[in-house]
Amino acid sequence: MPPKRFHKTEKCNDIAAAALALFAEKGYAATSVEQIADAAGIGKGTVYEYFASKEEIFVHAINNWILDLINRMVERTRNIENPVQRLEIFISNVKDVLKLQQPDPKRLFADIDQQTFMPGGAFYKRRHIIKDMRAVFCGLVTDILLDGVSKKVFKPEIARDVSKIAVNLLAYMDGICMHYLIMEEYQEFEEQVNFYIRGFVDAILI
Amino acid sequence: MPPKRFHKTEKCNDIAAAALALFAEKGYAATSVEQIADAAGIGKGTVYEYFASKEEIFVHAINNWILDLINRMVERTRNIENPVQRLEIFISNVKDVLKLQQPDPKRLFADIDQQTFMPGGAFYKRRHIIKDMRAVFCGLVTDILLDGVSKKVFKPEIARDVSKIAVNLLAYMDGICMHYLIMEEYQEFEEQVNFYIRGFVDAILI
DNA sequence: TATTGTTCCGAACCATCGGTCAGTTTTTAT
DNA sequence: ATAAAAACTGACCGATGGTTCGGAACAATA
Repeated sequence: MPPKRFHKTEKCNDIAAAALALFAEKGYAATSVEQIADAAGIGKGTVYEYFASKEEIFVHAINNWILDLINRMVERTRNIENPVQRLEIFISNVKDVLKLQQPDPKRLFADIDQQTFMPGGAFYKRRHIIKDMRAVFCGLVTDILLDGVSKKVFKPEIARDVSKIAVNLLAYMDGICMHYLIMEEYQEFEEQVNFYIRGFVDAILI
Repeated sequence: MPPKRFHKTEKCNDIAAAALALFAEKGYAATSVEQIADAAGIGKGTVYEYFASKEEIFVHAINNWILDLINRMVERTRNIENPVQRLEIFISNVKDVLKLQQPDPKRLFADIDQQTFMPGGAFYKRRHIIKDMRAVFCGLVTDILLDGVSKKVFKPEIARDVSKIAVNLLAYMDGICMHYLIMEEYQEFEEQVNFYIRGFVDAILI
């Protein structure tokens, strides 16, 4: 009698994907559940068969998005032998995210911060999700640095402060990305980052 | 017959100050105009005698807040002779802003980004305000660096790339502040920044 | 085909809130 | 005193949009 249940997860991801595009285009607050439903090709009420609330959609969509970014990053830096090149690929991947048009990360980042900091925000009681993601990126850079040390390309003494160095590098990338999202002078962006990275690599190279 | 007009500006600032506290506490979206009016000790309708819209209140409040930060920063770094110390004071002032409890800058920063990036946001059509403020901070650092060069404390060759260096330093401070606002491990914050700044100063010191 | 649980739907509900306005109070000039 | 303009007020309006709900459509048994 009971008909077989649909693959709920798959449909959840479809809805989240449609929502992500809208969030990136107009922002979380300006995107209505009805628009998400339309974009996903389903009725408004159906959305609530898959998600308990609009916030849940946001959490799911952002989670998928960042997991995807992380996976791509890991994949692209995994099999590179030269640590310097590995670092450069990491950096250029971060830079590439900024230039994405679809989804444009600008508003997604702003909404993530918003939902993380505001009491009652979608990520407020789940800051651990955002923290974990940052930790993963941090671990990635740490791996690259330690790999360089073990291959005797980077100075051995950086091993002692490797997590500090990784955090600082990521903080810089974060900040400079935000700087150019605000200042909108993308022409100089490449040059600016290259200048920094040159100094960074020089400082840790044997 | 016509009674003398009240000092509109003064009352505007009062309202904006009351609003800023609420924005910092609950965020822009979660703060209603009525709450602002109550906090300022006036009626809701009166608010609209001084501001055309809620967005205007936000712009005014944020403007005052950042102008205040800038003024304090300038004042504290102005008369220091030693360029290294000047830089350190600058940094420690940035760090201090993070630790403020009233107003807690976390939500203000999130709201500023939000209102700058979202179409229709309060700062979307006035990004120049935000850009200008960043430019002022950048100029401050540039001044300190050039002062150091002229006093033969910093390497002369940094003069060539001085604005790049300033932008990078600010980007780092931005990023590391955001990092710690998210990660909430303030204990390590000082240590982390000090580690960075030591490397930074070493690199530019003659 | 009848039955039964699942999936889907969008009209309707409801709470919120920015902004308005008609009327009251206060201030100042004569 | 009094008149006129300014300052103030809070009830009200209109719009928005998240969530609910009663029922339609559908698929899988028997």
